[in-house]
Amino acid sequence: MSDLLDRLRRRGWRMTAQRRVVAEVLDGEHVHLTADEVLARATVRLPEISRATVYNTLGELVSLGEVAEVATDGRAKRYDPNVHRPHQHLVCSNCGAIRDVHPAGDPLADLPASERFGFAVSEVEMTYRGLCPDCHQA
Amino acid sequence: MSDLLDRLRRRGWRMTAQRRVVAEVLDGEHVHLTADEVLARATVRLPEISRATVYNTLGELVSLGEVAEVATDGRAKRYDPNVHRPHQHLVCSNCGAIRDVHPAGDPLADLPASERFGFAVSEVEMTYRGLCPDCHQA
DNA sequence: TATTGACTTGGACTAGGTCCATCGTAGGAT
DNA sequence: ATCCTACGATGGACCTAGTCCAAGTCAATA
Repeated sequence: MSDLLDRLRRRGWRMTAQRRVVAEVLDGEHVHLTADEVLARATVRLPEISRATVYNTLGELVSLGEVAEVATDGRAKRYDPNVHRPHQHLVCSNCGAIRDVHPAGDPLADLPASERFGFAVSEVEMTYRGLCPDCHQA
Repeated sequence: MSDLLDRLRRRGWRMTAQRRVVAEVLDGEHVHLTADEVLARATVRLPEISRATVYNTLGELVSLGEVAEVATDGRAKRYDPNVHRPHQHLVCSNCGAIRDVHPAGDPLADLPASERFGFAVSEVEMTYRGLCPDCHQA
């Protein structure tokens, strides 16, 4: 039984067939799926599941801090279940492939107070861009 | 006469009333407008300008490297005319307001070769997130 | 000032996502 | 085991941001 489902149940999440399937899809593949890809995979196991439910469930998982939303560009948001190890992303400028990376240093500390303009800064998101090995050759 | 318009003309850009207005809107305000905001401001000066033209022109300015697209999250893209001074962005998690910031340090150097997975990494984009002074109070 | 090919237009179309009234059901109470 | 009911699911309408296209317009060159 999955850690994710256990954690959710312990937090009083009402367990339904739909929620289970969505959580299992995310937990199973450690890639970064779009909402539509999650829907497609969930539909295989539970054909009647609706798009609204997938969006609702993804939104709840994000609020609970169990998955992260990754907006790599103007395209569809992707959902990242690997939220318990803080990390950043490396995106191929050509094909859009994503890898998790762990840069050194503390970028939050690199932003002096004089550059914060009164904001309560709470996080930083870094996206490295470049060509992946496959696209680099062609 | 604006630097931006001069640069564009020198590069053989065909100058039309529509393109001039869009370029001037971007050049005039050093904030980060959405395409719809650009359209609204352009419409004041040139009421018949169409949405498609604004999108076309913004796209061309981006390809020419004269403005940058900033995709802060799932919302509308914003257009940043301040492309000649490298900088990162600070975004309000609540209202989407953006400020340019200049963090210390070299984030590219913080990504060791072992974390590059064979990618030819060429740039890094950092987005600081938090609440702006206005949203922080409410 | 005539020509012409690049530019503009507006309206239809698409992707991605949200909203809502109604129906179904998980899980506690009996 | 069954009943209740509040929480969750449904699907279809709706929305925003953006793209596409055929037809009309016009800036720049000759």
